[in-house]
Amino acid sequence: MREEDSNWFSKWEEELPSPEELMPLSQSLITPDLAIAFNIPSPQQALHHTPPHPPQHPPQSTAHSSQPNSSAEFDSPEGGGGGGGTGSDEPARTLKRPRLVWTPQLHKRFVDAVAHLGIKNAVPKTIMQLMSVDGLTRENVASHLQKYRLYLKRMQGISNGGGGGNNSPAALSACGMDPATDHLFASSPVPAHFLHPGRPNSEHFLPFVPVAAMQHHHPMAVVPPAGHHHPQLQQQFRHFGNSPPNGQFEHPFMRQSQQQPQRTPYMEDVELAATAKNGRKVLTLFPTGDD
DNA sequence: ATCACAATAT
DNA sequence: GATATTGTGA
Repeated sequence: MREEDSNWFSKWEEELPSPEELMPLSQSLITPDLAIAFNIPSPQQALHHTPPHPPQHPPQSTAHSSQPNSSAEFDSPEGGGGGGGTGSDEPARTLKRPRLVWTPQLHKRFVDAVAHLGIKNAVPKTIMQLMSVDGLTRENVASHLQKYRLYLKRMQGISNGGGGGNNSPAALSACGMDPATDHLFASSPVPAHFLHPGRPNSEHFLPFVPVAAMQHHHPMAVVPPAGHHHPQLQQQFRHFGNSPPNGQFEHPFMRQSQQQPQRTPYMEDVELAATAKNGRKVLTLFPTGDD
């Protein structure tokens, strides 16, 4: 099996998209524990924060210029206040994180990660690591991945139906791709059609995509309108039409220290908004760059 | 231990 | 309705 290793290695080098494509993959999310502990208020909507006991000073402004490194030392949110029944300053472990909101941007990062990993290596853990989104858990990715796969299956099911009889239950119910069933997924261009991993044989059209005249390929995330603080861009695109099916490829990837929960060390200008909805808090992440 | 998938819960 | 959680089997 050693030989195979060298094999994929050479391929790996050649097929690598470019450092720039991989580099910008780094996003930071406020440590959810911190978010909860501080009950981050939205800059626009002052939600009433009704914690059992607000022991900390109320957060005045957004958690800016903060360095919530991987270490968060806060007593558990539960409890009875003060006492710490657990007896130790165990970092919020069994904390209930707010629901993660998959914004189109976040989903895009997800798709990018999956695309670059290849279907074979696109497993929750790896995806999560590649995404480098602080606070993102394996469960988050797994759940999303599960849904995303269903979406892909539907897409493949209908585009392939040529054979005359579509007996697949998926194909039957997938006859319409306009329903709002997949508005999120449709908002993100599927790079290379993630085909099945066990079929490296597909004569497809050129993987060439006529690059539009407008394409900014800067490795550095450009800060959009520096000065305007109106981060509320929870827009819903009604964009249909997918990229044409392209060839498929896969890249084995390097391995990272598995024992080190290495989260992104850098903290970018990330806007975080917590919205209280019927007691349901959601975490929204706003990336500082738009592709 | 991790993944995948279905079913169910919030 | 979108995510989270849980259960089961590989």
